[in-house]
Amino acid sequence: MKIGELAEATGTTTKALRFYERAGLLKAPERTPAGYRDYSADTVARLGFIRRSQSAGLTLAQIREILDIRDAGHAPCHHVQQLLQERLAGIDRQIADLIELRATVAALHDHAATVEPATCAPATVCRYL
Amino acid sequence: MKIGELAEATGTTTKALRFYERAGLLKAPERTPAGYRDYSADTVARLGFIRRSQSAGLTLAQIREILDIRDAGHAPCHHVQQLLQERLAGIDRQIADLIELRATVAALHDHAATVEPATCAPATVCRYL
DNA sequence: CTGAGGCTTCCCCTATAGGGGAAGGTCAAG
DNA sequence: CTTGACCTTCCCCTATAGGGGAAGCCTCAG
Repeated sequence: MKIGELAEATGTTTKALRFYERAGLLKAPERTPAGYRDYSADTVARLGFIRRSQSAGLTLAQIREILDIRDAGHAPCHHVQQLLQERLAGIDRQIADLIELRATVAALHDHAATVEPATCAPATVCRYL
Repeated sequence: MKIGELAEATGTTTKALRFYERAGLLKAPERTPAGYRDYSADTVARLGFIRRSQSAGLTLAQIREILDIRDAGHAPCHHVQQLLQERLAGIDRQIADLIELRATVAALHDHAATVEPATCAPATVCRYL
């Protein structure tokens, strides 16, 4: 299957597929005599895996790690579980940070609402930021 | 005051200061006969404003908007309040997205924990991602 | 006078995940 | 035979907020 067909079958683009190859997520496929990439059918499943991993918020680098383990003939279960755990911790950290930031911004916003326009002189340092 | 002194006084770097100038956050300062930047003392306050705005999660582009309004001789209060409100909405969106993602990843992780290692054969499509 | 810093401009580099487009080869249909 | 659609490689570009370093002046202390 040619690159355009694979792109259509997996809902991605030829650009992305070549990029995945360069990034080591897809092995270099066979070539037709004309030099066209000729993908095997199971590449569709591999791309499905990549896509699902991306929706879980894993980076291409992390997905590549998993695929490398699998391609080396090992079961990546343990590694995947560890990555997911790290990802969970990262998400929790991000949420906590955002909640804190939200409180800060909300306080600034509420304070801004109480500022008398008259006291908010132009060309001075802003009173509430 | 020279650029290195200003950087030290505001806890930033000369690189950042030149970058702010190019980005329109700082006006081009006077120059000494030798061509050195010669900042006025109130630039310290301006950088304090920039720094506080950054902690509130505003981008340099947004901070620049505020400063432009102020430099034009208008009070930026209204604009600032609007920006803060948009920022709040953005934060809320990010938090909601992260909570959803967290649930997805947690489900994957829990599922992974229940997978029998034996059924997780290498070189097959991963069973839980 | 000379060396150490500090200053100037200029250009490239970082990470992320590709997108845009040029120049040229290939293939199937009309 | 040619045209259009597809393929190839190659290089630059996106946004963010600067960082690294080179080559060349300036200035101050010893």
